[in-house]
This record gives sequence, structure tokens and C-alpha cells, in this order.
Amino acid sequence: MAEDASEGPAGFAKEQLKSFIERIERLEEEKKAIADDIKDVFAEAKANGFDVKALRAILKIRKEDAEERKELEAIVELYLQALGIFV
Amino acid sequence: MAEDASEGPAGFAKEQLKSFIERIERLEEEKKAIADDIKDVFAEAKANGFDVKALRAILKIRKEDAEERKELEAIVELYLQALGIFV
Amino acid sequence: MAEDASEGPAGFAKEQLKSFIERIERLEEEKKAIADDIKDVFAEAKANGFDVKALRAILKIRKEDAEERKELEAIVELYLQALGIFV
Amino acid sequence: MAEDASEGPAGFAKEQLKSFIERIERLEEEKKAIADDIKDVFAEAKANGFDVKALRAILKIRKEDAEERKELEAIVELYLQALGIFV
DNA sequence: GCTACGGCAGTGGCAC
DNA sequence: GTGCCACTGCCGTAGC
Repeated sequence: MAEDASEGPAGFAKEQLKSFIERIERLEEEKKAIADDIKDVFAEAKANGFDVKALRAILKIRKEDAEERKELEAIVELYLQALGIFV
Repeated sequence: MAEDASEGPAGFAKEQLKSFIERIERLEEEKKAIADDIKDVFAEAKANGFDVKALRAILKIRKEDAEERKELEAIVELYLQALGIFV
Repeated sequence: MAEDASEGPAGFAKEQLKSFIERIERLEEEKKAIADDIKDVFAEAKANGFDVKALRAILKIRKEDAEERKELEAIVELYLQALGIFV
Repeated sequence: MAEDASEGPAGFAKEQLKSFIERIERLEEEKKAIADDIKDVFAEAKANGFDVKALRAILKIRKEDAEERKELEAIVELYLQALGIFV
């Protein structure tokens, strides 16, 4: 037989391609489901009288604080390394 | 005491707010984890010689097809219901 | 003469197109020149014993602080508006 | 006095550091201003009926051509130099 | 050369 | 029904 079992007439791994496509599509479905869940939570919060825009602002600030903290730790680490020669 | 135990001095349900915030943050973490997984799959596909841009194009086409199909089904359903009155 | 002097046989404003293209190319050159200047400054700093990575970290933090400050002002404004009914 | 007047207690040239940071921030502002100008030109072109995507494609092609030409010239130059030994 | 990041454009949902 | 805002995906740029 002239060709590898894993490759079709087109000369590439058709099954592998199919697999990648399907894995991604599956993951994207999951991602979308979670995005929908998030929407639901906002809707529920709103139904309980919370201001969605304000909630978003809070989430944003908390996210940025967390990131900034990580960055700060990184830069401290960086400085410590830079100073390491003197320690 | 004039106010409900679930409400603090600020006059709103602090615990409830906290709950909403945390639920959303948790979901966003999950979403991000999946996004990372998708990235990994693309990377793996690339490592296996596939063109990522082409993969994206395929995914896009399939997605559009799926949506068109859903729309078609929806409209067919609508017609069937409309006809149902007479059937 | 059947056609406007500003339009060629292709039916659109060739000169105008040329003008847009050249304006953008000129601006992109300027942009690149500045990017190169920035690179030079980093190189100079490095030659003076500064850690480029640390410089970048500082710049990033300063940039984010400035942005965050703007956002904070925006959210304060938001709150003030929300409270406006009580003022 | 053990240390240079230009260095503070921290043992490095604080003023120099400040200078580098500010020079870079200034240049980045200029760069951003130009990027905004470019945006404006695209917007203007669009308002005049041009397809922005097509404009970008043209710019890309011209840029690649220019780069290829430069590379070609560089290699020709290299050859000429190599041959120069024997000429 | 590849990877990661940031900015921009297009799309969809929400409020008015 | 229209306009506005947020989200996602895409592209070009910058760093390792």
C-alpha cells in the first residue's frame, strides 16, 4: 500500500485535522456555556436590585488589583535578583 | 433593630453582593481556563504542521453553517406551527 | 469629457487613493523612527548600567497607575451620578 | 565623600533613572499621537468611500516590496564587495 | 522565528 | 426601532 493509513489521498492526516477541529469546537461550546452562566448571574443580581454596571466596575477593580499585586511581586523578585550580587 | 440581619449598615445585602461577585469571578476563572485549553490545542495542531489561520477559517465556516442551519430549523418550526392551526 | 478630472478609467479617485496611501506610509515611517528612538534610549540606559527589564517594569506600572487613576475618576463620577438623586 | 554627587543614598543615579524614564514616556506619547493620526487617516479614507481592509492590504504589499528590495540591494552590495577583491 | 501582548474593528445584547 | 456598551476575534507589534 502506497500510503500511510493515517493519511488520506490529500496527503495529510485527515483524521488528525478532524480531531483538532472537534476538540476546539467542544471547548468553545463549554466556553460559551460559561459565558451564558455569567450572563445569568448578572441578570439574577439585577433582579435582586444590584446595578450591573457597578458590579462590573467592582469586578474590574478587583481583577486589576490582583494583577497589580502579582506584578508587584514580580518586580520585587526582579529587584532582589538584580541586587543578588550584593547579598 | 430596624433592619434585616442580612443587611449591613450600608442598607443593602452585603453578603448577597459578595456572593454574586465571587460566583462571577469563579466562572470567569473557568472561562479563562478553557480559553487556555483552546490555545493549547491550536499550539498542538501547529506543532503537527497545521496552519492555525486555516484552522480558524474552517472553524468559522462550520460555525456559520451551524448557525444558518439553526435559523433554518427555527423558521421551519415557525411555519409548521403556523400551519398547525390549519392542520 | 464624460468623466470627472479627478477620476480615472477605473471609476474612482486614483489621486485621492494615492494620497491616503502616502500619508499613512509617511506617518508609519515617523512612528517607526520614534520606536527606534525608544530602543536607543533603552540601549543608552543599559550602557549606563540600568537593567532594561526593570525599566520596562517601572514604565508599565506607571502607565497602569495613570490609567487606573483615570478609571477611578470615572467610577467616582458614576457613583456621584448614582447618588445625584439624593443631593 | 564616598559617593558621586549625582548618586543618592540608594547608591545609583536616581536623577539619571528619572531622566531615562521620562524620555521614554515622552517618546511613547509621541508614538501614540502618530498612531492616532494614522487612525484618523483611515477614518477619513473610509468616509471617502475607500475600503479600509483593501487599503491595509495595499500598504502591506508595498511594505513587503520595499523590504524585499532593500534585502536585494543588500545582497547585491555584498556580492559587489566580495567581487571587489578581485576586480 | 515564535510567543505574548495590546489595540482595533466587527458583532450582539440592552436600555431607552 | 435606534443608539450605546460590552464582548469576542483579528491583526500588527514588541520581546525572548
